[in-house]
Amino acid sequence: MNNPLLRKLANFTELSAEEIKAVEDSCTDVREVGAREDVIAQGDRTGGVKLLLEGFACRYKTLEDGRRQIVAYFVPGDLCDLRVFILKRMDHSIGAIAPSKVATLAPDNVLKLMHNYPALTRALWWSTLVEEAIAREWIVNVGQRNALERTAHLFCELLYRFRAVGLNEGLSCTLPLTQVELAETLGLSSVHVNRTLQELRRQKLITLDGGKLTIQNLKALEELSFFNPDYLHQDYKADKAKDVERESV
Amino acid sequence: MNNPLLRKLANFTELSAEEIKAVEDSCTDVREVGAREDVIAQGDRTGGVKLLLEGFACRYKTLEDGRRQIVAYFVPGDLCDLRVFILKRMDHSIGAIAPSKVATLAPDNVLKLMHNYPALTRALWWSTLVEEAIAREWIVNVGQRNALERTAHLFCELLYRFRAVGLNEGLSCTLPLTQVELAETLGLSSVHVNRTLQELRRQKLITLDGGKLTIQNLKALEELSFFNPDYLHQDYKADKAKDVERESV
DNA sequence: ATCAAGCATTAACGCAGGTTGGTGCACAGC
DNA sequence: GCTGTGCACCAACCTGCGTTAATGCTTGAT
Repeated sequence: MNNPLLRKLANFTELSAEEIKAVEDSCTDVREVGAREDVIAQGDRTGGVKLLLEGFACRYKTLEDGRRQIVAYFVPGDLCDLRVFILKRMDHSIGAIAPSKVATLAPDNVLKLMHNYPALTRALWWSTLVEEAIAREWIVNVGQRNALERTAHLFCELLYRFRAVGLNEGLSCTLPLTQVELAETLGLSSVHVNRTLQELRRQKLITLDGGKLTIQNLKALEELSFFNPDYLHQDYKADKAKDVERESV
Repeated sequence: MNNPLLRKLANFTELSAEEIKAVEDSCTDVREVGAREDVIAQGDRTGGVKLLLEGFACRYKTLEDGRRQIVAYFVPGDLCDLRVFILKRMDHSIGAIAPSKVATLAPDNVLKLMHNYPALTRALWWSTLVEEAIAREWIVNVGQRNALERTAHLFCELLYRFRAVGLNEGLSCTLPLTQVELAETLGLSSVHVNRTLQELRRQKLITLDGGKLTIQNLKALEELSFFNPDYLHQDYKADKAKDVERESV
């Protein structure tokens, strides 16, 4: 099973061979997107549903005066909203951060999938619920946590999410973010992100260099940031893997 | 049509008499909830879908050290997540702010509705997409806007949302929030919310007293806060009403 | 080899907003 | 009538983070 969406859904439920094939067959229209290139821009008419197959991407909104806020990250396997085609226009943009591969699923195909495969539909719904839960946790993050907690919390989340699609290497993962992008994610200035990263490094909690994040002490990072993974709702099969990881630290 | 959910959905599409009846028939299990009382608590097993019929409520998350962040408001007509029953446990709480009436829709009823009435299903999907868009805008709000902009933006949003269910009186609406709750919503201290409200009053932009918000100058409030109502996706029928309102200011 | 662009880093300074610790008012309970 | 409680409001002080402006490193284009 090569498709990261299927790897992700497998955390929620077993899928039949037929369902797996149905998903794979839907991912035919694949496009390469360069780093820092938009996949969809704010104001565009909504088209099909996008699925990130490889790379790293984000949702972002831009204010009239130029301020930019990244409101979500996409890791491989993430769908950009199963039902966007209901709306007329995008109220935000989606952009690649690293060079990426994006599949576009036609609305009709999505509806057909959801009509024919109830178990698959439930799994897809689960993934959108998780996305929403992540958005809510980001509100908490920016609203309540200080710079250090905020940054730490984001790194914890990203590790868990990469792990859910098998894209971690132990406590490391590929994270091709600039400090400016981190700042736009965390609601901080890039200068302060720099200070904060240094503090996290000084405390031997993480390393972040050359697009690679390594968490040196996951437990401490989680405690520092009041990280509680419940909101990721990965507790179907991943729990065991997590415990194993943690013991090995 | 007495049901605020139906009033809200009417902004998106015309519903047939049969669909209207189907929704009304689903709202039988109605419960009164007192002010500051939880409807569902974090960690609870998920039950049916909740629909706010009257009052005012919120979603919130609490950190281990007691900090609380309100991550969404519910105005009458809002459903608390159509598909929660997919998940095992709530990762956040839902609490009434004012005395409220809440209907509980059994999962089976929801599925039946969505199976039998495609147009209604689209309308319900639309409403959940709007909820997600609001969550994203809240991330932008806490991440990028300063206290004054942030508070102004929230008030603009609330007016638009109350208006969509006919619960405004011109540019006024009932808003039974304490300054502490506003602070927990906006990621500010209650002291600073107080300062900010005074500044908004001084600039003759709003009044807020005795649980009633009045916007004295909507255009100025929108410009101050970079408010762009696109994300509410009300542009199906409400646009005209909005323009009329605005001219009458 | 040179130059420009993008990025991480640093230092100096300033301010928006937090914190602490009040006062006073309205209202409910006794 | 008291008393307690919740809330708006206020003042003094402090700090986390933003702003500005620079430096140097790396990479890629010419």
